Amino acid sequence: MTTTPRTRLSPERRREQLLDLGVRLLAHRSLDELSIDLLAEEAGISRGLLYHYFGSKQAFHEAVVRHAADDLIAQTTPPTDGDPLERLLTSVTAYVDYVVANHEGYVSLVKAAAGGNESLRAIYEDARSALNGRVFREDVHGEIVPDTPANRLVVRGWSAMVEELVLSWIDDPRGVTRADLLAIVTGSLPAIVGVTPGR
Amino acid sequence: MTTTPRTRLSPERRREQLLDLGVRLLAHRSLDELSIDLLAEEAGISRGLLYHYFGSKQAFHEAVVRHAADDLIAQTTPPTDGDPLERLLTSVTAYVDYVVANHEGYVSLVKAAAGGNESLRAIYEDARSALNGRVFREDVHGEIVPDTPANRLVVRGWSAMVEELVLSWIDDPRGVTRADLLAIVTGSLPAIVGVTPGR
DNA sequence: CACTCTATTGACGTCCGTTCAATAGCGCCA
DNA sequence: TGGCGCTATTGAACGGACGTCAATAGAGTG
Repeated sequence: MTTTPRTRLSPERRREQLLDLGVRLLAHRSLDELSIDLLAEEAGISRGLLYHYFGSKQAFHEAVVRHAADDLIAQTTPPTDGDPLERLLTSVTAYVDYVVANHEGYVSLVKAAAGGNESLRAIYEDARSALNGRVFREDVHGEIVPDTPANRLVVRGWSAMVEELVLSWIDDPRGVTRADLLAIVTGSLPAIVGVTPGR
Repeated sequence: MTTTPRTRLSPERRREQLLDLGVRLLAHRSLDELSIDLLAEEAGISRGLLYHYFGSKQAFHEAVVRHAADDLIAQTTPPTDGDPLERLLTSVTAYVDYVVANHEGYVSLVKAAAGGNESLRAIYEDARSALNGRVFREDVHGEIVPDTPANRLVVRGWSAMVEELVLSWIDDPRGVTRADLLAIVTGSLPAIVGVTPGR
């Protein structure tokens, strides 16, 4: 119990510190399993300061999730040159590597999505729309996935699968190499589109 | 505010009533958004009675989720006759129809899974293992999906996709018929297995 | 009709999220 | 260098919700 004297940071740094800590703490606990006391102690601040910055526990969680979502989207932007398929593959590879590298942040994002609030789900939904939209945006001429209602649905399903694949693989990679995983992830999209009833 | 006089039920009936109510209430709220007060009032009982039956709010949630999971598994058991592929298709179709019919129950199961406790996730994990296991169990000779580590992973991913497809389709079925959905769901498994690196 | 068994209650204690007036770092100016 | 002011930070006090337990009252039985 090191009682560090009050340290005064700039609002930006403090906010950043609290968000990063939140991402870490919310990766393996749910929101109501995380007490403000623990969070405050872990950050070396008082309970009150958290409310000064975020207003409520709920709002803090939203800020944490948005933080993680923005980071994910920023770090997986597709390259601007190359042919459509190639750009998509690069982006998907970046996604896989991001999830592997930022496991905790990604898990806290996903946990918030399914388990939480309406507004939390909205944040996740926006993030995933951005990711899914790339498939159609990068593939303007419909070479890989023609833009139909059925394929919109398929891409949603495919991205859910990719998420599950990566998280499961991280959890237990036995018998499957990173290359195998990437082959499954990238190969499955055209494969599924191939069996989807067209218009 | 109808103040009904105290009604005395058999423990089985009371338990059943509370679980059914819990499934309904937990479909659209998370656990900490559901107060014991609301639950008790909705059920027409006192707060204390809930603790008599389940011991804690957490334990109540677990019972609700287990209730939903058992129901799902029971109502989608594959038939015992027919060839492997046919039995699987029947089971998957039953799964889709079950989710459509018991939307609330299924949502409260899924929400609990990603958002919740370790033990909640374990319950969901068991349920899904049971479902996924059918693919290999019903397909003993590996006609559809040979039992390899990569394919174990693929089936996990596929079932996550199926879940997302069905829930998204229920949310917005425009432009996709039930037959389309079933075609995507059933066709995608062999398609993905086809692009998966073998052993 | 009384009696017993047990399902059910409701008041109480405690913990935790939230508020707000008071406090004290840190840069700035003389 | 030293004091001053701005504002980041605190901690005690409040309220509401979870959880406990001895008391109560339905429902079947003799």
